[in-house]
Amino acid sequence: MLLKKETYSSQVAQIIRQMIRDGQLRQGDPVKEPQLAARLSISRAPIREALQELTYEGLVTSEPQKGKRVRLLTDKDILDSYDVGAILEAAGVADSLGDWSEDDMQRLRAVVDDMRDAGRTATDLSAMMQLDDRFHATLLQRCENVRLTEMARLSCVTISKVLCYKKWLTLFSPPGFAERHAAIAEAVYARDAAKVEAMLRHHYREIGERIASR
Amino acid sequence: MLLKKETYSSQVAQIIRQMIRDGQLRQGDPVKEPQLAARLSISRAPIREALQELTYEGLVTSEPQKGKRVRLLTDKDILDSYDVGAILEAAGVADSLGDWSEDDMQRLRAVVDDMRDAGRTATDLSAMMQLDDRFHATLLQRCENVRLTEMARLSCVTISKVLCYKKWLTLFSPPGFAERHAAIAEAVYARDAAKVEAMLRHHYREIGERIASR
DNA sequence: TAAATGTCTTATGTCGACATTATAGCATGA
DNA sequence: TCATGCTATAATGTCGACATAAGACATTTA
Repeated sequence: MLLKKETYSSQVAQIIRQMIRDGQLRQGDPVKEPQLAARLSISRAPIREALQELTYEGLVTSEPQKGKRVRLLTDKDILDSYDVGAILEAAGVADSLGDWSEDDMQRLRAVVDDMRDAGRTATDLSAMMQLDDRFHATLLQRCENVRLTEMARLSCVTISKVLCYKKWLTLFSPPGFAERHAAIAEAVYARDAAKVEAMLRHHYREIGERIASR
Repeated sequence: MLLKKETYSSQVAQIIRQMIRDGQLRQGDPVKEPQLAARLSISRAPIREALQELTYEGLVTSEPQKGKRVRLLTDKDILDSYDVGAILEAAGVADSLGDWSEDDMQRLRAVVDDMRDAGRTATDLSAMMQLDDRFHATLLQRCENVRLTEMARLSCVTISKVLCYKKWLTLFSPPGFAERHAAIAEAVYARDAAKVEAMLRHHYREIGERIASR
């Protein structure tokens, strides 16, 4: 077993992400190093590194000599980010769909089944979040371009599911969420690359617009 | 006039980029904070921040407790990065080509003309580098998705033109370089989005393969 | 001889402190 | 009343120092 040595910085970054997700830190709020340092009883150095990490992730904005704030997303930011995510994911799936085995298809079916199950019992989308991750990861299971996968995630998932966590939870009814993904899966089963691309682009656009408009 | 207050960190990042470009730091070389700090006569703090910035840019790799190294690109890294850049740029142009005015076309013609001029006199591609930037920026002049533009750059330009600077200079003969771009421009003048997309994908693929294979 | 152990050196991660810069509140003057 | 400038406060950017961990080398052991 490979045990990972976690540095303070990365732990702090995780803590701040959590604080943003559950609303302790809200969009536009200033993030002050001394405060966090006192709260966690550590020095400012690891805090600074964590904030820099979050800045490059797009969760935090930084202005030299003026400090850092939780990123304030404009509607355009949201739409643009989802468009980029959609472009990359759609291209990645379309390019690799030819390599899918029957097993690969089966894995996707399993995710969709789990989504439908969750759709029947859940009251909001919180249970759907990891299923959604699994769904999109499964779509890219045959995509060998790791960089594409990373950048697709970075572009929209990271931002939206942290900064807009609460909005995200109310995007769709749970059954509606499951059905939207099932529809995309159908196009995959049919190995219709063009249709998958179009549906993914539409899917992300719909989510982007719904998140932007609240 | 808006004067920028540059912090040490960003200046250091720029210096290190330069050191990588001109070969003072080579792929795989360890980058040691104390050395740089002594060389620049400053403390380690700004150096660390600069290295973190470069890490997120993809120029440097970091392993906790073991230090940082200039990123060692595999052939696959290069190909993948160029693919992502191509996907984004191609989509960005294709989506915005409908909005191009005659002025926009004229701007592209000007770049191509300058490239041809440079192609006649230059002995290597060093003079082409900024023309290349201008060309691709012009292709995206009507793309309103800023994030797409940023990520396209981040994905391949930053990496290849710093880490593989010297290889890049010998990719093509200067006239050949100009003509390749002129050919893409022709498809733009014709407003043939599909063809522009295909040509850009091919263009980036060709560059990726050439850089990877040396 | 090769493997294992111990020692020494260097670099990293973290700390506390300082100077500089931005911000808010108040005072001053038109 | 509003604009301007000053003051006080607090946060940032940078510094030098230290403990710990990694890597190199020498030493022991089998």
